[in-house]
Amino acid sequence: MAHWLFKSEPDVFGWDHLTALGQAGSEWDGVRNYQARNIMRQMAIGDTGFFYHSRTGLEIVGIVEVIATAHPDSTAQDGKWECVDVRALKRLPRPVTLDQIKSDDRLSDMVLVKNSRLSVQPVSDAEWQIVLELAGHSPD
DNA sequence: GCCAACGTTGGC
DNA sequence: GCCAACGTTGGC
Repeated sequence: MAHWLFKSEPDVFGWDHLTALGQAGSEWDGVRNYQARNIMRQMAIGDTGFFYHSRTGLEIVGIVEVIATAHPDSTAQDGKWECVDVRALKRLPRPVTLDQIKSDDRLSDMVLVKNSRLSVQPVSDAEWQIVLELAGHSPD
């Protein structure tokens, strides 16, 4: 199962917004970047991803689960843009800050560090485990 | 709020 | 098809 990272500004759509929607989750709509769209097309149901607060917060706050594969974005006029659906799975015991990620040599290749503008990103298995470890997340 | 980095657009 | 101009994102 693959891992991803979703970025959102908490003022616009934060972790609390997503948790409020419960099991039904939400479309990850509004993405207007081809690279991000192509990444979403690779996602499978059951994949998990980090939820990152950009601009204010600057930290990974929770884990989301992909509950629908890529489909047309309902907020786009033409059929050009697509999105997946996600639901909140679990809040991290401790948020993992961008500073922590940047200062950890093992995470120097994370897209979050290398291409901070990309709003949907792949996360490697190794990166996933390291971030969970930093978050104090106990394996279940 | 500033601005660097990046992506997109459009004139040539 | 190049590249300057423009718009947007997101860290600072």
